[in-house]
Amino acid sequence: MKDITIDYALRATWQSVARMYNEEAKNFGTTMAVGFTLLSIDPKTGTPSTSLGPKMGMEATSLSRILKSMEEKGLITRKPNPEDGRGVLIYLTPFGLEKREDSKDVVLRFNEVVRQNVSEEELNNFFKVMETINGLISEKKIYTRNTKLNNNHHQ
Amino acid sequence: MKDITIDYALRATWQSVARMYNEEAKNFGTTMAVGFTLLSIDPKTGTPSTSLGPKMGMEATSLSRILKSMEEKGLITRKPNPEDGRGVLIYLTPFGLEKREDSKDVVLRFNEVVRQNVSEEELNNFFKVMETINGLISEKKIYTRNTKLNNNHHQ
DNA sequence: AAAATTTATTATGCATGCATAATAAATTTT
DNA sequence: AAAATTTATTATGCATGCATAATAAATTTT
Repeated sequence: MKDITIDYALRATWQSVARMYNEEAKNFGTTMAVGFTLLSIDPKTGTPSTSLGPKMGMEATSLSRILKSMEEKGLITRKPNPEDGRGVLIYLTPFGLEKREDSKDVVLRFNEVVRQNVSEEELNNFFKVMETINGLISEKKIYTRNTKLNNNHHQ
Repeated sequence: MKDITIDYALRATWQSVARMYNEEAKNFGTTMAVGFTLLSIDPKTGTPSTSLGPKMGMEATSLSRILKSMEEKGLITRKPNPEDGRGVLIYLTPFGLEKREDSKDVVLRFNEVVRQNVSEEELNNFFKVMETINGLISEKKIYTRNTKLNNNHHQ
């Protein structure tokens, strides 16, 4: 269909979504990453921060920084986890809850509009291809061999 | 197929590809962004830097920073464009050409392996869905309405 | 139970994308 | 042709993702 690579199409599409999400989030004073984090926090109970990383596909170290700035902005509070002296529980403030709702609207709208413009079959296939790509990468099907070959030259 | 949103799947997949590309690039001392830039530079003639942004889907301002660091690392040289006193022509150094080849290998391998694991029909459909998403965003089908509604509340 | 290991968190540095502001060189208007 | 506008570039600041290193608290080994 196109003369572009798979990685390019993925990148361009994701960046276009990210740009849109960030523009939207700016309207209510947050960012895309903050929105995703808010959506991963349970609005009712304390959320262990350990659960956020896996849920969001982010490293704990990246999250730590975002949580810090979210706390400074009054979106969340962090309390020690009584069940684990190393851990932290995250709570939404009322302000955070409000922004969570705003963020949710944007995500729901995006997903809704895309679903209106793509058949269910196409969408299932779309998910399937992404799963295939993820699988190939996590099973090292793509780069291990390449890495081995190259490493000998360079180290 | 999954209980995840379209944006989440896209993000997770792109990030997984990006992580893999960055790991690969690290093996030969570059990064994914540097590799993409190298691949967008014509290895034979001077490439006007204006042409890179659109080709890579990046803002000129983002590119400027990458080009600067690439020049410092000896991957490229920047010369004034004789045809436009504002502009710059980018040339690959021999070192840059070498890294361009390395980068090309990684991209080719990724695309090849994915194509081996996905039918042509699935791939075409995959591209089509991404085009649809891009189209919806660039035509403001997703956020304009939302923005209008929300802006009244906030400003 | 003491020692070794693992896990959760934070701080920092680097890379990179965006936005904004500044500057200089085209280009278009008047 | 002079003035106004647009375009290409760069510098900076902010956000965010990763990696690495440090620290403290579990957990597992011995």
